[in-house]
Amino acid sequence: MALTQTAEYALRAAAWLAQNHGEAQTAPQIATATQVPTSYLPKVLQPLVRAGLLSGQRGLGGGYALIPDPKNLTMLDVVNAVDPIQRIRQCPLSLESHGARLCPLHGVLDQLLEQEEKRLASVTLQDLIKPHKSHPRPLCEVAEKLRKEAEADGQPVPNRATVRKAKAKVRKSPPRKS
Amino acid sequence: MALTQTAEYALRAAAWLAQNHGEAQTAPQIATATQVPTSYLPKVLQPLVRAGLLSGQRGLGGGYALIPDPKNLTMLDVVNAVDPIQRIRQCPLSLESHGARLCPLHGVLDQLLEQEEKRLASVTLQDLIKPHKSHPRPLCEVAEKLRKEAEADGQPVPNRATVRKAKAKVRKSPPRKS
DNA sequence: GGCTAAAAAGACAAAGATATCTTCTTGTCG
DNA sequence: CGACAAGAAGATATCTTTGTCTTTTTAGCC
Repeated sequence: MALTQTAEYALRAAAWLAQNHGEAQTAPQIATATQVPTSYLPKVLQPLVRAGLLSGQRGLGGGYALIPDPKNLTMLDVVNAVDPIQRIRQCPLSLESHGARLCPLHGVLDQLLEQEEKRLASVTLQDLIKPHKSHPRPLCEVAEKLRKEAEADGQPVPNRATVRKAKAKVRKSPPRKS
Repeated sequence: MALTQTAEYALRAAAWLAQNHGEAQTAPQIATATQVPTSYLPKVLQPLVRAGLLSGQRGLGGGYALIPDPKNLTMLDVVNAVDPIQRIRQCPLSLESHGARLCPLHGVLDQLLEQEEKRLASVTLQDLIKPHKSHPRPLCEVAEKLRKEAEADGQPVPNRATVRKAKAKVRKSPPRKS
């Protein structure tokens, strides 16, 4: 796998928050929409908060919100916050490589990391949520579906003003184990 | 990390065997040269044997040897044998994605895998061991140094004809733990 | 046939990633 | 101030990867 599970969770959550830019979303809301384990999500988002990409507001009406403009936030920023890409700087076999030269094998491996870095840096969150002609849906259709259900379930675009009236329903049936 | 530890070990061993193409190398020899844990190496090489990339010859004078010509063997072949690259075929969030379309996020993630695949497929083991003008050493210098030491230690280019006379010395001092 | 050298196979241990749960802290409201 | 809703933090559980060790099988040699 190119990225860790945690990094993918972080990207999903970040994309979701970018779609709802400005509105604070609670952990259960994000977890439901992005299909990330509810109890694991805070662990995933914590590094993003520390990196200044998200605000984590406690208390009633709190939640997570994206801080930068999605246009200026790249996938690489998100990935590096949770799970930094470690370039290969010297050959793992030689403790004292003369100069910065890598052997051919590790040269290629490092090039893989480099091109991964470049690609991730070239895609902004805006790119991820902008509907494309051949990719008509912002995140994945299930996320959309769940959002629709959540809305129909009594939360017409939850914002901090209306959250406290409806959140009792969010505590729903216990999670099905896999 | 782009590749797993096991995949890197496999690549090191494969590169080493490509350098000594034709000669069977025992697990301890390969492990020493490539700095792979001796007791773990058989686990790494086993899938390569099953995939037909290596021969694993038992008994006196046995060892591992590369089967294909290094010119025709790519890094991708080695990686796929131990740790196949799993392309993203459908969005992990949607159990039933209509068509093969991925959402933008997983589209990008799959592109990462694709470019990794392509790059790995474009480099042969021959490329790895061919001395390049800016990368003067075949594998890593430590590997070379260790080989020199091993030779001075009583094994002038071990091949299956001479192994049995000198192997008593191979059982040397216990490994230093990291 | 018996000895020895090597890989193969499997049991097991350690470490890290992933996931859950409980408790603590912080903020909003009444 | 007190109740409650949220994130923060830490302890713990589970699973996968990595690594070690022992036993078995196979092959060559005497």
